[in-house]
Amino acid sequence: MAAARHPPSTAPAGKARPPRPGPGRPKDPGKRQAVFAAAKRLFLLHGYDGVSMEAIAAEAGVSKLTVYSHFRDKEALFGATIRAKCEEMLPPTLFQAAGKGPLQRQLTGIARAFFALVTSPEAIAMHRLMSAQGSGDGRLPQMFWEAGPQRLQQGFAQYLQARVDAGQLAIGDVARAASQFFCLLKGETHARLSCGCAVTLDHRQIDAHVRATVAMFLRAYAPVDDSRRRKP
Amino acid sequence: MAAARHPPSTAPAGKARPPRPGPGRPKDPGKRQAVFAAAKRLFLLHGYDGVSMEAIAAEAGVSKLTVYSHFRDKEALFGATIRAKCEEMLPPTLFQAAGKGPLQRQLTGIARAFFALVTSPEAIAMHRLMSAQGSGDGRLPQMFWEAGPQRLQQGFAQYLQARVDAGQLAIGDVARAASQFFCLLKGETHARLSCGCAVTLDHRQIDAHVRATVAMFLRAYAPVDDSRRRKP
DNA sequence: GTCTATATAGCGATAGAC
DNA sequence: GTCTATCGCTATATAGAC
Repeated sequence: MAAARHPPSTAPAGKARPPRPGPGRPKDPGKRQAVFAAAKRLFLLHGYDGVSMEAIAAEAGVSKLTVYSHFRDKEALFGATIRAKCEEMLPPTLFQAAGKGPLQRQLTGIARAFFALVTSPEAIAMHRLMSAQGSGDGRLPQMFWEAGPQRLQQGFAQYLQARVDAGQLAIGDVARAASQFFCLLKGETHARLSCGCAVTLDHRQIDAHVRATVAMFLRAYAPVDDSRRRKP
Repeated sequence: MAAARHPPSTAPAGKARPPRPGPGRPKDPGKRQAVFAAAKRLFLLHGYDGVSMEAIAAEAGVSKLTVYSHFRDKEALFGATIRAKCEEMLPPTLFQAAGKGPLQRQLTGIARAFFALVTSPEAIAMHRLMSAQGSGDGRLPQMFWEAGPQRLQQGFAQYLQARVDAGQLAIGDVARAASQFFCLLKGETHARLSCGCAVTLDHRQIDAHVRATVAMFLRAYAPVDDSRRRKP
């Protein structure tokens, strides 16, 4: 609503930029990256309409024309920003180290990490940014989804398939089960955060949510053989 | 930012009600409602920044000043629009007629209705609109959440509690179970739609999703007595 | 190649005429 | 009470100087 006022924030540590021209003359120095970093931060903070090219230039410490020299227009800069964010936000592999210990502990560890990831301010800002960009072109949201959530989900589906093959889980549709697990885990918290509702969870509440999610998943997909053997 | 000084949303019964609806000399004819309807449609379509007051006036068939005579400014009109949408979008009672038949059928019927509701273009537009409005004041998202999703969820929690009391379900935390059911049901489809990804589901896929959700829920929360009696 | 200054346009909100 | 015309402001994008 109100114009985004962001005075030069106090971040002197990250500005290791002495007047060293170096390879500056012939082409583009690191200014392009400065513009890029500024665009990432500001777009995630205030949305597409909430930030002006002048603000990006000021944040990057360059002039407006420099921004326009590196990126054709505002939309191009935005698209490049989103693509870069998609690639840098995804952790290398979340399910690699999770091959030992009891199954419940493995799932709990994965769930904890995933919940922390999707409820992080950065992820929420990203999600809201995609939601905000109305059905403009429609290619950017698809790209975001495939690079972010879908990739995570496929990785988890592979992990689940391995547990199924090992006889630790009884799942008919592994992809659906992975989707269910993630949707349960994001849960109400993610939905509220996406809408802009302030929600604060302490560690106890997060733990209860994670444990309830894993418990429901295991109750639904644990092999039935155990219960049969214990009954008679 | 501040709340509307005069709550004009719903027609007050005791307020000035001109019995002569002629060419509206004394006060406002139905033009206010025309502005309101135009605002609802355009805001849901293009978002807050995407629609101008002039566009709303043109859509309503009135002039800009008429809009300003009925609503103090753009934010007031937006807030009133959101509040009205919240009230009109919620169905009267979704779980009233669901008291007969097998439990699985009841849950399936509820799930089908709820899924159709939350994946409707109107609901998705509403969701995206709330997501788009950055952490401006933060009171509007909360109001939306309480009037929309939370109310639905509480109604479903009451329904679940009745089934628990009847011995048809074994649920420790009913509110959590309701939240889980809804999150499972919204599922990947709602998440993708919220991000702007185009996703098309035919009736077979919707049916499969609904049945999988109900099945998982029942596997997790069905009383164990039934399985004992039916298994051997 | 980069910065200062500017053109152009659109939006929100208002002053006066019918 | 409602419409036409307008002010003030901001943002995108560009033209010329170092």
